[in-house]
Amino acid sequence: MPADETPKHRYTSALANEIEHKWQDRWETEHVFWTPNRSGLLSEDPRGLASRPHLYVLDMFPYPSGVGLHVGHPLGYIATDVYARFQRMNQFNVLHAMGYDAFGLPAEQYAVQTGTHPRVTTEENIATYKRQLRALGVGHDPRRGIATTDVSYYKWTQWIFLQIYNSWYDDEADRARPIAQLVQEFRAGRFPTPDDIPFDDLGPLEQRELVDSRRLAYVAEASVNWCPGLGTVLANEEVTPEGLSERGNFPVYRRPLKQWMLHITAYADRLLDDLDTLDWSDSIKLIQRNWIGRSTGATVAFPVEGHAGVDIEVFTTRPDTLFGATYMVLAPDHPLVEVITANEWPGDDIFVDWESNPIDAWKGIFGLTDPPPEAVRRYREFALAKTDLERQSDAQVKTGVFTGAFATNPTNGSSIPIFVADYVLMGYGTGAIMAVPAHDQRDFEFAREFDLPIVPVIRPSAEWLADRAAGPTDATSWPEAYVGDGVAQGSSNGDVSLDGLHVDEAKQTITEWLARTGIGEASVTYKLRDWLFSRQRYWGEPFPIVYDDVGPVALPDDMLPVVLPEITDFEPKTSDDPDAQPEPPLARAIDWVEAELDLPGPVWAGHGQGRRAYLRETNTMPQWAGSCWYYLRYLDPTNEDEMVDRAVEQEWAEGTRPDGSPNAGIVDFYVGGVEHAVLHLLYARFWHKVLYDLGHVSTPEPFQRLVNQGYILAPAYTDERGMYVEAGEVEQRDGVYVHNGRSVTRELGKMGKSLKNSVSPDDIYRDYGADTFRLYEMFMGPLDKERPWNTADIVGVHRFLQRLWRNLVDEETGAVRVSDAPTDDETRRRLHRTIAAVRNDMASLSFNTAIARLFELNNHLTSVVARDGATPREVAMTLVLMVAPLAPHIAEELWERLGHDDTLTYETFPSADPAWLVEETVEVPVQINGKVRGRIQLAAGVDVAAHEAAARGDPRIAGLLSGVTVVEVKVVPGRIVNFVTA
RNA sequence: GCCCGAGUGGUGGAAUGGCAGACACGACGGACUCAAAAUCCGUUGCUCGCAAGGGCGUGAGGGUUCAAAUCCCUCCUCGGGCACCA
Repeated sequence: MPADETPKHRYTSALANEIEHKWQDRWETEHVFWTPNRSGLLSEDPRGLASRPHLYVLDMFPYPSGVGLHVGHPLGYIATDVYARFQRMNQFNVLHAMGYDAFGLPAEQYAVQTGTHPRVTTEENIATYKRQLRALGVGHDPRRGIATTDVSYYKWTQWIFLQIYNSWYDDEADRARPIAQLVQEFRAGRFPTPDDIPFDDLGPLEQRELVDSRRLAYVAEASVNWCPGLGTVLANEEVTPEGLSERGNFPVYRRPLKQWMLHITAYADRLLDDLDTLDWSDSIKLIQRNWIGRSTGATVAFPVEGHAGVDIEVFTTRPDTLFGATYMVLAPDHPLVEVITANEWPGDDIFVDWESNPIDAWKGIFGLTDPPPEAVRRYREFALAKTDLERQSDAQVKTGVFTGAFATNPTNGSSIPIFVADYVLMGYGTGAIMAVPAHDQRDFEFAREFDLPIVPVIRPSAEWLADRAAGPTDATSWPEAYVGDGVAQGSSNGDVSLDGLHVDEAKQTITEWLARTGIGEASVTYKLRDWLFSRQRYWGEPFPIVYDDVGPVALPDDMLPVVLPEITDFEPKTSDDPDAQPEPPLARAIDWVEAELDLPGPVWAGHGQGRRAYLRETNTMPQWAGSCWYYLRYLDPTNEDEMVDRAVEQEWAEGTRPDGSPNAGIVDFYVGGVEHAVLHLLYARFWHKVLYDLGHVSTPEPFQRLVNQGYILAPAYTDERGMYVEAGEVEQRDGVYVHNGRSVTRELGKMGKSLKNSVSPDDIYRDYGADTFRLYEMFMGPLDKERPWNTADIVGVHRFLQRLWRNLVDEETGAVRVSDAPTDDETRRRLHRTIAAVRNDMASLSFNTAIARLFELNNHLTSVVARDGATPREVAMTLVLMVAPLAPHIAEELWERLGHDDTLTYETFPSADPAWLVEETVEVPVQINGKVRGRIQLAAGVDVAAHEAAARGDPRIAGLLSGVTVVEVKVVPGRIVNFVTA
């Protein structure tokens, strides 16, 4: 369009950009979004906000990755900003800030790619993000935006690690307690000591081992996820179901390695139970519940024949089927395998009562000549070499090998063979099972494969048996295991009988018997594993840990921070060799690693050895460490003496849930991606609970209300090789999509680098302005639903802002177009209906419908302006205030032009006058047999009889009802009249 | 395989037992213009009909109800989580 024909004061992208820069500058220089604390370092409070009720609105902070933001990222940031601005106008003191999760793989990988030190790239990337977020107009308190890589921040990350390290979990009190109190408990004799020697009489080494064994952070040799492609070990949560690293899709291998672990499993029950106190979606609670994977059952000890005192302990959820256990299985890496494996195969006399002799099948898959130790060794080698992926794809066929050993079923004394098989995992339960093939499908398949007896001890339902033409006691005819409910049978010995009991009663009875006899006890098992907490990467928080010749020693608080040394060779040692050894880059910083320190007592902490040489821990903490507590640091970001001032923490912790009960979480409203369901959201809850137990925070949970924003999807295109092509270069011709002259296939995918379908917000700011961009993202659909990006749709919301502007400002002169004439009743009624609806929608995060209501009002206003030449001042001001949270720059500009000096940030959001919400007349649809046949106009509030009379009085309805018998008339006043005819 | 969630015009979506399709995009028509853009006004679920008006319609089938996109059952498709978890 030729610029000279555009009215001078039209709301174009140029004007939008001018307005936006002006207000972004003013917000910054006037400290508009500085949120005061009631006390402490950030208590400067010129606007008197600190006395207001507090509201903490939080986004999951981003990894500043190099390529900058795409339009999918700000969705949540806009939503929280709209909500925060709305609640500021509802007289809340709102805390809203944005920091950077800058340690970890993404930042480091980008640094490696570009050959630049990660500190440099991280700083550049943060600057880019800050610029892009500022251009978005978000109202963050800039003083509170920490980066996890700031030394002043990670000093406290290290401090929290020490808090965890210097704690133990008191199962009786069901909370973590300081390690010094553990020593008191040892002295008081609460826990056993080696040979019952009093704690103080133990040697320093024994004291230390005893204490270290109960710490919440510990070093252990465990089967861990080793990812040579990344050169580091990973937590279970960072490995995909396919056995690949979540970052980079490299293969992951299970390897026994000595690593730092955090004892998150101590919190399994609380992490599970406290979900009930949180306002999170059911789906994300379910993901966490499944991940924690609580199972209740019993542990049972099976004595191994010929090995006095050796029991195999199993966990089962079905103790009611104990009498049906006909064999046992140990995981290939179970420590007892070597102990119990026989030297020779048993003689045939074992099988005299069997229909056939299955011993050859039991000797494994590598031939019949190996004696048991060799057969078992070869099978273990075979099984442990499998990747998770192979193990899963092989899951259909059960494999295993007999150990030559037998155990005794403690219920009935029968002798049952012990196998090694890879369908039993060392990492779950006790790593050993009792196998009940009649009532467990996996055991059933294994038993079929190895000709093992199948003994039904639960009577299947008649229907189940009939469907399978099977008998209740002869399981040889069954096509599958019976896993349903039923009545126990064949389950009695001289001491206890389950026969005739239903499954639930049988479980209870046998569990009591197990406890009474000391054979077993009720038990709970979790899928959740302890958190593997060390990484062999450079770009992370150093551990505040050194080693003496015995093991790890924690540094005292006053030696923090342990600053990450500057090294030039920061690249991780990566390879594709699964047997490569992890090599932490920090090990190359020899001068840093070797430290001479004087660590004052106590002895049980490994201290008190005088000045001597130590070696620093060269692993670093994982990505998630810094994100576990950043929301606490936002509260008091400049405090050099404490993680957070207690009084400040407490002022933000106040608040109640909608039902009046106190908040369980300190953050009132948290928005972020669902991909963190079992990563950040679980880890942060764990750390918070430790801090809560130790008295450092006053709420048991971090995040009260959580919303997972939906992904923004965008068309992505693949060529004939299936490779993604740059979406911005694809053209549509005659209904087909073409890239460089070749036709490509269109799909819809999550916006991002890998699908080459990113759209940069910078382009949208330039072409439409940030207000249009914000409005578009909020108008696309409900916050928690995924939605496709469509640049063409943006003009709709841009036109709205243009019309809004035109209704209030003369496009030719730039003068405000408001009148002081009274507002007509129709407009005022619409205005108050809009206020009521918008208020409601904003509070419930239905920003898309709130915007639709504003469209409607503005469209009406357009006709008012066409008629009267101006907008009534009352309507103009109210509309501007309602638009303000969504499109704050244009609202500020209009507010100023309407004669106000100060920002509208702290103005009061409009409230509807109930008097103007009452309709004088209502239109009520009239149905005959549920089909709408007419409409009647009624005075508001008239009774049922008046509805029916008016409906019968309608000529069209009267005509349709003549000669018809009406059997019933349903009237919902103001809503519907329905005539039911014979 | 198990467990969640979702399926509504050409498109994004609205309506959570009471008028299906608010609002927006697109499309079509009109006004303005030499013309185009921009802007403004109107039409727009499908279908039969000149019209008045009728029929159909919320993934499919069934059910509950005076009344169902909404509640219940079965199935299909898509998305997500878990997956030999004892």
